[in-house]
Amino acid sequence: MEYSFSAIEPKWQRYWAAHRTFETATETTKPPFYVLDMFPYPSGAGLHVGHPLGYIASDIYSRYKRLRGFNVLHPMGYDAYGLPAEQYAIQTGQHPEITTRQNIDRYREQLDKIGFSFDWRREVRTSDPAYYRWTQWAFVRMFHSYYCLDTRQARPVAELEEVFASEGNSRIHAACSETPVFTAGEWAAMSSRERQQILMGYRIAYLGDTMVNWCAALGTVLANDEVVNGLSVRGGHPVEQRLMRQWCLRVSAYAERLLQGLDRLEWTESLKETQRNWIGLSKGAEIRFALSGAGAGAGIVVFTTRPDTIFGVTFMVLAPESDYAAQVVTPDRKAAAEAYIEATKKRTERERIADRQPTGVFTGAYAIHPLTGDKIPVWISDYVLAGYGTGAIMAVPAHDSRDYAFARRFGLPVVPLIEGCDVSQASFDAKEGIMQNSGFLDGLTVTEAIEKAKAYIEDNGLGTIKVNYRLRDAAFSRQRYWGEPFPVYYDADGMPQTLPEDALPLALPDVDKFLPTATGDPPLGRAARWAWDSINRTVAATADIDGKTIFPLERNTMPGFAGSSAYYLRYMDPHNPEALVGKDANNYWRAVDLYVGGTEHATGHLIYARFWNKFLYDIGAVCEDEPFRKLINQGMIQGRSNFVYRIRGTNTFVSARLKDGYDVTPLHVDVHIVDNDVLDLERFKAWRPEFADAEFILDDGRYLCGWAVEKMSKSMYNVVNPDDIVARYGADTLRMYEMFLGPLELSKPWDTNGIDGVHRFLKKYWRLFFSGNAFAVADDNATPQELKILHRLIKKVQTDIEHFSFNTSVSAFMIAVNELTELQCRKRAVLEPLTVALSPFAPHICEELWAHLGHTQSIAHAVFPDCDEQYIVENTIEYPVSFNGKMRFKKILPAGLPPAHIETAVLDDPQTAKYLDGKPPKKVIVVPGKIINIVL
RNA sequence: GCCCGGGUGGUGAAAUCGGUAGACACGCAGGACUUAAAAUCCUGUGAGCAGUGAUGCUUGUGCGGGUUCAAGUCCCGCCCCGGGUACCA
Repeated sequence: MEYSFSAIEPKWQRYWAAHRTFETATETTKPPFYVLDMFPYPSGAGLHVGHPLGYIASDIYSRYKRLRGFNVLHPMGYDAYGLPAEQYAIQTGQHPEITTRQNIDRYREQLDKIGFSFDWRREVRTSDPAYYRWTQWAFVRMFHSYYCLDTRQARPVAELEEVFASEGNSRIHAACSETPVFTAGEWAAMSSRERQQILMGYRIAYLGDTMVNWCAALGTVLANDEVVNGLSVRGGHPVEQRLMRQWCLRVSAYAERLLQGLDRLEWTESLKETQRNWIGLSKGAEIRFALSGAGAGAGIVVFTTRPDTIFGVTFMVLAPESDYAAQVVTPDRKAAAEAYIEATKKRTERERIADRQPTGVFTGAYAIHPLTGDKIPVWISDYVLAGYGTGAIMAVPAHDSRDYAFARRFGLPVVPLIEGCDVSQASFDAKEGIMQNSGFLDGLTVTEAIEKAKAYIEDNGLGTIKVNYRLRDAAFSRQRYWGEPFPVYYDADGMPQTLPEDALPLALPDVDKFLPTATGDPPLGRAARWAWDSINRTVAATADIDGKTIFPLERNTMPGFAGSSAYYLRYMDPHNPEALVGKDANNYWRAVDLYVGGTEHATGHLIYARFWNKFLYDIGAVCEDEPFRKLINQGMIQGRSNFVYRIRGTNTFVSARLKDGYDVTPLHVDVHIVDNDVLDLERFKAWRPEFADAEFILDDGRYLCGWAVEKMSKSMYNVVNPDDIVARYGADTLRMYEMFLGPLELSKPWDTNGIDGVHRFLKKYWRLFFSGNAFAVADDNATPQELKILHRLIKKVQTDIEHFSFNTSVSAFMIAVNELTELQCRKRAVLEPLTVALSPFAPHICEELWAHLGHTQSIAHAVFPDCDEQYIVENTIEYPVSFNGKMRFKKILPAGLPPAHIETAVLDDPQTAKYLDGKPPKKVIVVPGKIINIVL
């Protein structure tokens, strides 16, 4: 009987669905294990072979854990809000919801063909009101929370109001925007609007005038992780800095916890490092510089990580956007300074980065050096950022390359502070050497000087020790249609108010067009009477406001990361109408045990989700502080493009190895008409009308194509779709081949060339069960040799899966099946455990054979076989022999045997003889589990 | 610039603790079966040299040093590739 994957695979996929094989219940006596994939954005292009790589790995792991007795939660869903569906809607008028649903259906169809063990009953879609209700809910809670720096957690804003009323804000220690100090009396005297404005500065979800990344081409604001090199990640459009009133999340308040939490996670070092860089802890000091001739209050506070270099300060620099800039400029310099500030505003971030030539303008003001009393000129330059530190720096040109460039450009003095350093060509930035020209720091090393300078600054009231984080608050408004609406309206004072939680979800309204309004409002501005009646009724009922008043709703929508920041919690309890996740379900599953996904989310999703989760933890909504215990990054699968070489000006194509002799133009050719880099000439001629008369210069009778590794994309004709592979080889082959390609975390080009080997393996494995056409598995006892093959395999596969080393497991299966084929081993005692061990990798074929073996239940309910070490014991008598001739210290005896003493080793090997200095060893001790040890 | 990874045959890659480098697979070459093809199976396959041959010798994990009886693996100094990050003071 032939191995017919096309009959077997749909059959078992239907069986799993019909028998609810992979539906997971919460209440059970088994230990829980939560395996999660990063859910996909359902794009119109469908899945290509790269997408399922991580899903296959997590599926193998899930199925394995299930066989080892765990209750496994392995869900899947869709990150359904996103820009492409909206842009498609703008072009075609088709509602993004329709596009999204179609794409999801297509994804589902493709995923189902691969035979995943997802519990689809738990599916989550971020655009589903039943789900985004909880996204809106979290936002409402963030709005009503502030971050207390004493208890290091989010607390209700209501608590703040009480404190303000009783004692003002002077003793409040919170993460907040710049806020004036006020007393209880002053608070009482404030209008409701003024109070709301004060409170806004404390909220975790707050409306703030902040510098945002404005992308004119997309017509929206972008978060920092959505901008790379001054261009938008989506579409590559230029992005400029703009001051806008936007919803923001106070992610920066959590910087310290986000940093410290990393230590407890089983993530790759490189991913943790990426997050550490992004959070960007720097330890230093804030130092106050008084202004020459100005009033007592005036002064400039700078942040520096190098307080040891304070004696080398020869000027100061302010960021153009900084508040200092306007305050400090002297009247005679006002025009020049304003011109400069205007000019920098016009430049995009990209232009600023591209132009390394420093620019700047003198303010006319002088600061007083706090130690020497010298007058130091104060400049404005855009190399200083308003958003980091204090927006002002003390410039030490001798020991900072940026200050150095600026000093050289504007002829400012450079004072070297380290003995023997040469600053004639460049600054000396390294933190090494002995201090000089530095008063009380002279003679110290740089490291010592940093500490001493910090202590001096604190002791003498010149400033404070300070840690700074690079991590900034997240811009949370998008001027888009296809996203979660904010559950916010603006009251009679024009201040934002949240809808009551029981009024959620606030549904996304229909609009006539998906574009901004004529007045520049976001698309939601088109929803003329969007839900206003019902909303205002709710507001009236709860806030005792005249029901006829129309309050405007917030017209921005939330960004993509909003919906993906808590979806892993919803899977635990997907249909709960009372809570994002119920207490019981949350206490049972707790957190994601294994999260599989790409590194591209390191500074976006994986920061936001951790932030979001920590917030939910603070308000008692979830029981774990960190959402993802272990994280594996799968590599990207790139495309492998093929090229043909057309001789310029002709319709003649020359084979790759001969192309150097001609003047050729390489052209992408569809990888589907190329087999092992050999072009199918007839199909090539049929591919494009202009190639119908193509002529070829062949190499040894064949046309060899060139190849290159590129992104998988339509325009390169290198997209390989999993459906094609499944149709040709079956899902089991696809699954095993993707694992066989190499280590999971490595990026690699898709190359169909090797897939035959894996397919051959499955056929061989199938044939082990059959003699001719008859199923022929005997109940005879297995021989020691057969058991050795089996148990070695089990041990290998077990350790490999635990280490996510699936590629070597596939090899191990191949070796075992080859050996068993050689032995003609058709025994239940061997094939049954082998089938269970293989089932996570190739579930369909294993189910089929499992049924042939007489089982009536799915193999998913079987138990993964244990390795019995006794069958893989090496024969100890061979040891002295192996020692004779060649050195083999690394013969390891299995554990559980007594130590063996071998006194008769013959040492012919010259290298060993040298080591032993010509003398024979007194004895050779072989300790189980250890390397052979020689005693002289 | 800084911070992480990584560099092994024609190709994808193994080598879990410093112990026979290249498992397994692709490709290629030769062969069996077949009218033929597909499918399947067998043999060979890092490089170089010697030999009719079994085989033997030399060399070999980016480069240069070092430690060790023994180095792909450890140490020092380079080169190259990939990723992250960046006027972050």
